[in-house]
Amino acid sequence: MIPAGQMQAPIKSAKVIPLQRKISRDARRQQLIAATMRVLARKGFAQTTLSDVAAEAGVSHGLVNFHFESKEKLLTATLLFMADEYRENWTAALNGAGPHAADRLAAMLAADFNPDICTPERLACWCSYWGEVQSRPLYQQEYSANDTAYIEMLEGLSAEIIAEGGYGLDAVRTARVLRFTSEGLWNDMLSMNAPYTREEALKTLFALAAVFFPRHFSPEGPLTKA
Amino acid sequence: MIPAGQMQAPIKSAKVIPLQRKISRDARRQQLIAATMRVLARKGFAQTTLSDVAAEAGVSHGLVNFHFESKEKLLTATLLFMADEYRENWTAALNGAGPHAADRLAAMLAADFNPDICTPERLACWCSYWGEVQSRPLYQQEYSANDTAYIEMLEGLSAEIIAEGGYGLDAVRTARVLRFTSEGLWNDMLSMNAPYTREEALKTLFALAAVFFPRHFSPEGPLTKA
Amino acid sequence: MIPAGQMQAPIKSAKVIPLQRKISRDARRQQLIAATMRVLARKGFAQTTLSDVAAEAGVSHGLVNFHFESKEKLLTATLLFMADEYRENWTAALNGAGPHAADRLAAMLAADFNPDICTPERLACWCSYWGEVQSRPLYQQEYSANDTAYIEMLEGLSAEIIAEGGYGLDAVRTARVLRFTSEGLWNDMLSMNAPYTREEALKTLFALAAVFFPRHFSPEGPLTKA
Amino acid sequence: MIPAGQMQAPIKSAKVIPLQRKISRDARRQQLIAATMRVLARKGFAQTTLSDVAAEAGVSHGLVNFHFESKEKLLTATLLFMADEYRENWTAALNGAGPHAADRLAAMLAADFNPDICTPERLACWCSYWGEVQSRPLYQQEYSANDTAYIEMLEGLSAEIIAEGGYGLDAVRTARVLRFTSEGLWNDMLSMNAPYTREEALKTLFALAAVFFPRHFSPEGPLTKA
DNA sequence: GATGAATGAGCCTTCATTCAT
DNA sequence: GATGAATGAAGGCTCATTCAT
Repeated sequence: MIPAGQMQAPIKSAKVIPLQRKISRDARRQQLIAATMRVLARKGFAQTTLSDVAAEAGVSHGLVNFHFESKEKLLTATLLFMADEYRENWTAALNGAGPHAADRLAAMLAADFNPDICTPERLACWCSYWGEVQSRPLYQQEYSANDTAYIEMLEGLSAEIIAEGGYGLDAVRTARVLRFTSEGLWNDMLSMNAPYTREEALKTLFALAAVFFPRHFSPEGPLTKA
Repeated sequence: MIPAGQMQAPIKSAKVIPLQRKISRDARRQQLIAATMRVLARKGFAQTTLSDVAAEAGVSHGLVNFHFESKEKLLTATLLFMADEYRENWTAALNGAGPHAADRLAAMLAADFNPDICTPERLACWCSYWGEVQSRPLYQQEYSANDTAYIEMLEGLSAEIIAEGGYGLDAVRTARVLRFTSEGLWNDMLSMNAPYTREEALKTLFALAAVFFPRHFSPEGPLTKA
Repeated sequence: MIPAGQMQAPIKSAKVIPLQRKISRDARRQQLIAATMRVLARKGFAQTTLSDVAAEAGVSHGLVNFHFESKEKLLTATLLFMADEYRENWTAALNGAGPHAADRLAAMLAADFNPDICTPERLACWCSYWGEVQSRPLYQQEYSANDTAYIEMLEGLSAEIIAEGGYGLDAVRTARVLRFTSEGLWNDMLSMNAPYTREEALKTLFALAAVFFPRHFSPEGPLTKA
Repeated sequence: MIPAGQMQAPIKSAKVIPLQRKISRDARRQQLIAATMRVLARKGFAQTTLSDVAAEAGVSHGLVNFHFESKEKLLTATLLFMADEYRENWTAALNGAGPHAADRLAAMLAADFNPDICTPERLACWCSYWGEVQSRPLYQQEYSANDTAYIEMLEGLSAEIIAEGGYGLDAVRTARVLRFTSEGLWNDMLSMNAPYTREEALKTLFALAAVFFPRHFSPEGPLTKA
């Protein structure tokens, strides 16, 4: 309530370091978010302190609060950033894919294993938030908003392919399994006990698609029609 | 489950009444573990304190440390308990199943959705540990040990069925997808945005099995041979 | 939000001091309130920290929060204590006085200069709260509640004496001036530039009463009727 | 009062517009002092920060320190300003009064309730310093210097009137009561529980003077001799 | 066994001050 | 002159742990 100490404060601290200043406001925020991600990945949610983040970013303790006001807001901003990045990644992949539903689905599935996104750090960072989502409504919102768009797209493409191929599957359940498998592969890649490569992960995913949609997918990827 | 200990809670400092206060050592530990699970489910890992647990169990602050020495050990013991419970659950299901591989696989898959195990509290509790696993070797061990046996059993049964049916699938990848789907269904059931019933979850899982093993499974369950 | 540090805490602190424990809860609170008063008197409101209070009381930092939850509540409790003490002081004086209005008024006026209450520490402590009252509704309440009873009693006795003596004064304004003079004397006694004794203060007050009520008071005190 | 500086505030980093930004040194200081008084009145001493003052003045954070070097000096300068203003107010009132002691005393008493000085903001601002005076020698000096001249003048005029009227009163004590009453009226006007007008306040004061000096004062004011 | 007062390390946060621009 | 990013000291508070009773 009353930060009394500020009033006396005659202690002069010998400043030596001629630190470079004046990074742009946004660049600084970005730098701090990046540092936060690294620390979260390394130490987990419950063990991450503002001092860790400041040290990781190479700035003073107080600067973090100067730019984010509170730890809570820093963590929320970081989650927001990751969610945006994730969404933009699969959206961009979709936009770059051909017109066929199978190609678009393949692009979406492969996007999750894009080397830029699918790094150990990102995986660990997502994971660190995971346990807190349930007890933090704000985080849950972020997750939900993200998921909803992704799920709907997955269901839509699945429905299209099912119709095309006359596969007689339930699109919602099929999309679910595809999503779970993608998620599960991420988790496996993170955990030490089942270390396999991104290539193997993607192959597992396409092999599943090939079981669902044998005339549209092989374990190697989509079977684009001539 | 452990109702006895709970009942003494409301009596405050009854110094005259010679209240029975000596619950057996194990019962007390069990009571504290149960309280820990409830608190973890409600508040998440980072927000759970020993005071919360003590209050939830209706005992004094110091008693928790008396029985578990440290917070860390309490949390580890709780994880151990849940892991044991989980393992015993699917092991028991397997033992109660018939001799056919498909029946045994079905029993294993269904075990995850046993109402005793698949409660919102258990789901949330598992989830709360999840984010910490990466940065805590001890937790990781627990998880791994648990998973390894489960995965191996799943792969073995899958291989058996694949051989029986001549499905030409990769048993490891198939088992993976089954496992991911089971995990994913749990997560979905926990998160608010896609609330479906255990029955629907199990149906999704069997529908997947039916796609993999069409001559052994239907979306309703295993096709036991006459 | 997340006190992360508690989780690791393997640092063992060599405990040496065999501090006497288990003072009763109320005694401890009282001890801390007394320490707070001393610190407030010495350092003023804005400069008082919980560490100061803890050091003054000879206990650890955390104990203050253990008993009062927050600094705010400690300060409020301290104000409450002083207000109660003040009220009880003049109430007791009234109860010990004779039946005549003049005697009762004299007792009330003298009560403010009771050596137990009118100490430099008490004066300085009241003063330290004074500047904060305006911006803290809670404090204002305490002050108001206290003042209202005091003012009403003063007005009532004044009215009685005015009626008795046929002085033709306004009771409300007369009571006001008596109250302001008492307050002003306190302040003067506190400030260094006009240090006079309690006796001189009280004499000033009775001299004023003698001007208002010449047939009831002399500068030495009330003129009790034979 | 100093509206010019306020007007440039909303313009953010207008790098092209050659805005007039150089207010004179003194005007800037005055502007900051005025802002400080407003903030002190609103938030109290312990809660006033340099950021608050800067925001209130519509200037940047750093400018405050540029002009005052430290928070301490700003607060001291503000107190100095208020003390000067107060002294000049009653001095001017004295100078404007007639030659009779009673008129001069009346002018002095009325000066405290001059609408320019006796504003809620000024009252609250004085009050906010009050609690800190005891623990800050510098503030005490300011207060003392101010009071001494005021008190001496009050005592001198009282003595003169007492001699004129043969009232047989002690001039020092009489002056004290007049001063306390003036102070008390200010405090009452500030506190919410006894909200009366300046007119009523002044009437209370004159009524007191009429009791002390019945041949020189009526409750309406001084009885100037023909 | 059980209680709860007591300790103290470490956290988040505030904020006076400095200084590059 | 003026800005506002940056620093770091200090404060309030939390809470795991200890221990007298």
